[in-house]
Amino acid sequence: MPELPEVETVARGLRQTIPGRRILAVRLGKTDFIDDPAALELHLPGRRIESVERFGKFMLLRLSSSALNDSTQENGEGAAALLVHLGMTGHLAPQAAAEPHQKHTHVWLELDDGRELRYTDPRRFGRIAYLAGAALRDELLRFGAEPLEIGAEEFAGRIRSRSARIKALLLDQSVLRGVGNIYADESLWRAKIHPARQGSSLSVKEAETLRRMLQEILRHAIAMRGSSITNFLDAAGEPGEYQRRHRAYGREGEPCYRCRTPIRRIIVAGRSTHFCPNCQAKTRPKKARSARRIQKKKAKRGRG
DNA sequence: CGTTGAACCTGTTTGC
DNA sequence: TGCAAACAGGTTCAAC
Repeated sequence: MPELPEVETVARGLRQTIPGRRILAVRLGKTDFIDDPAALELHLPGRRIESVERFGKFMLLRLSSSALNDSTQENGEGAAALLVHLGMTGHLAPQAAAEPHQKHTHVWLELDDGRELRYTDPRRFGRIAYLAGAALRDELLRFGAEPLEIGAEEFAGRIRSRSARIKALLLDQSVLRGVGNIYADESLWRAKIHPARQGSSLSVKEAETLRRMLQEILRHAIAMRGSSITNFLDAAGEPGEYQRRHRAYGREGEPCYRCRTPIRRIIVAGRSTHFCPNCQAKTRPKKARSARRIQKKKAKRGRG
């Protein structure tokens, strides 16, 4: 379920009721997706969750500086946080402790208000890590720019300096943090850029169009609480609505909304990639444009 | 530095 | 209906 808009939706839901709560105890099931399970059991009990932030596709639960009875143990560690990545099938939501848990629930954080913050993830492609101080800072430094905040110059620089395919670059979390398969395809469709083109082949203008389309789509998707392809639900149990706005993703064989050409599905960067073979030409569409320009020039000359 | 393919794991959909 | 294959919103790593 989780690209930037879906993670943002979950984070906003958690923000309603989680900040200020203290973690009393930790219970773990399967732990192969947790960086250091023992660190959770050691460091979380007693900590208060100060805030819930989104960082790319991660949720960052900022933790109070130290446990209640444990003021000296972590001197110098600095800011601490629990990083939660939902992978493909992860869910993080609070539930009354008395509520029976779902299958594939692997983490229970007992809170001080009778609820448990539970992490459920059938495929366990997600990731959970307790990090503090330099380790936290270094981990966050691995990631690229925030797609909603990046400016024109930096975006063009990060894209046009690379020979990798544009789709691969959009998915590369060290370039941009938070873009996944759906929103990569959607933004390339909107920008009329072929997903297999090299980043270095994009003009400044094309890069800027892509940045604007990407940001517009992400903002719109957040407003609609994300895309619910299978079973994504926000914190209130509501599905997102943005899947109804998809123009390329999941539309193989269906007509392009612009030109009615059937949407094609290919594999790029190892991922299903949906695009319009007519609107999103493989090479820069300069032939048609320059031909038109020449005609206009001729017409102008003729008139002048 | 970049690409490809496989791997991780389980559930659901599709096709014969 | 049944079973197997294909596919899934993500990331990482080895091999080239």
